[in-house]
Order: sequence, then structure tokens, then C-alpha cells
Amino acid sequence: MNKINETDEKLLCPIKYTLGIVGGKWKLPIICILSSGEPYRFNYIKKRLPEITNMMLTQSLKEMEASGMVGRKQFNEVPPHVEYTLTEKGKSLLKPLESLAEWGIENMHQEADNLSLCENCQAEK
Amino acid sequence: MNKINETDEKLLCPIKYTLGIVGGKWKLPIICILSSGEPYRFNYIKKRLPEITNMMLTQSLKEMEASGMVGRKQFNEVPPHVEYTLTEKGKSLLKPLESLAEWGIENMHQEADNLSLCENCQAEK
DNA sequence: CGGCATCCTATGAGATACTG
DNA sequence: CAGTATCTCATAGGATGCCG
Repeated sequence: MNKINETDEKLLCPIKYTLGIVGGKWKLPIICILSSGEPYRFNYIKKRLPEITNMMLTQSLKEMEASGMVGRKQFNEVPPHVEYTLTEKGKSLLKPLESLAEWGIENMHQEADNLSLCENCQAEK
Repeated sequence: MNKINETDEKLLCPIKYTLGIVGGKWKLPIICILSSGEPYRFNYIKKRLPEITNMMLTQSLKEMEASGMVGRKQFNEVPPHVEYTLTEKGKSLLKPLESLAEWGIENMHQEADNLSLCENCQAEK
């Protein structure tokens, strides 16, 4: 009944889907680590994210596996050995994420206090 | 000390900045409404988002005004009349958002149950 | 009409300890 | 090594009512 709604719903809805996939505190950090394309083990990822708990890492990886973003390969050895990689679907999100990052880089350095968000990285305009 | 961190931090950090700007439950919906380029009044936006409360709308608009995404124009009449628009900075985020939306459209219809996310829109591949 | 103050609640996330 | 099971807690978000 409200024609004017259609355009923005068609924009919003897929965005919500996408952010649902990578939402939460840890999924983007994990994707960024896996973005190299290499398969990494559970404890390696954990070392790269010193603040994450086993529980949050497990949960994030599991949800991303369920949504097809991350592949899990289990080696039946003792001790256990599991590797995680980005799937093709996961890799395909990197481009859109990069365009978000580009926008961020162009805008975040305009106000000085945003630099504080960025202790670890030296992203430059 | 950990060279391998640099690349993903440089990707992650601006993304976090960007999502900080449009994060939360209502900012993206508001941006999508304002994406038409037209200035809209408080109560018009509210009608387009039937579930939002005055408080959340006020707060979201205020934060987006503070971050330079939204412009506020107040007409000193009785009764009060206020118009909100996307600033240039706000408009410049639309392209990156569209690339996120594109990815969403390409992926959300592959699994049938994601359709339920999308009651209002008929986004098609 | 547009906005604010107060109070309240639900959910996401952390701490801790244990296991195949 | 790679998880899981509880418990607790903080914060984003919601309900309600008042105001210039």
C-alpha cells in the first residue's frame, strides 16, 4: 500500500541479512584473520585475538560455519587438530567489506578523537 | 612485533569505525529512509518505522547528527517543524551499503529459511 | 510537534571450571 | 587441542509519562 517503502526496504533487508551473518563482537575480527586465505587452527586464531574466550570463539566459528562463511576441517589425530578457512562465500564478502573499510578510512581521520578507536592499526588516509 | 597482524587490523579497524557510525537497531533503517535525498520530518520518519519509540528515534538522529551523517534543520514555527536529511557524508555511505546489500541479495535466497527475514521486502536476485 | 527523563528488561557477552 | 556447561553481568534497547 505504501509504494514509497519499497526502495528502502529492498536496500535495508539484504543489509540486515549480511550484518546478521557477520554481526556480533568477534565475527568480523575472525574473518579479517582468515582473509589471508590460509587455513588456521583454533588456538592460532585465539592467539591473534587475545581477549576472546574459548566459548566465544567456538560459538562464532560454529555460527559462521552454519551460515557457510567458514569451512572446518578436522584431522583425526591425537592431539586433535582442526583447521578453519574462509569458504568461497566468505571470500566473496571481502570486497563489500573493503568498500566499507575504504569509507571508514576516508572519514575516520577527519575527527581527531576517532584515532583512539585505532590503537592497533596504522590505517592512513 | 607481529607483522602478520597489520593487514587484518588495517581492514578491521575502519570497518569497526563505520559500523560504529551506523550500528544499533535503527540507524540503518533511518538512513535507508533518508536515502531518497528528500528532507523528512520527525513524525514522518516515525510513521515509516512503526516500531520505533520517540526516544530511540531522537537518540539515533542525534547521534547521527553528531557523527555528521544527518543534517537537522529547525523551523521556528508553532507548532515546531524539524527536517532531517542525509549530509554529503551520509550520502557517500550509500555506495558501500549498496555493495553490502548486493552481497546479501546474492546470498540470502540460497537458503529458503532466510526468506523469513524479509517479510516486508521483495528483494529478488 | 518534536524531544527528554526515568525506570526497567532482555540479550549478548564474559568468567570459570570441566572434558573427549 | 579444541571444545562445552553454567552462571553472572553489562549494556542496548524499550515503556511510560512529562514538557517547551
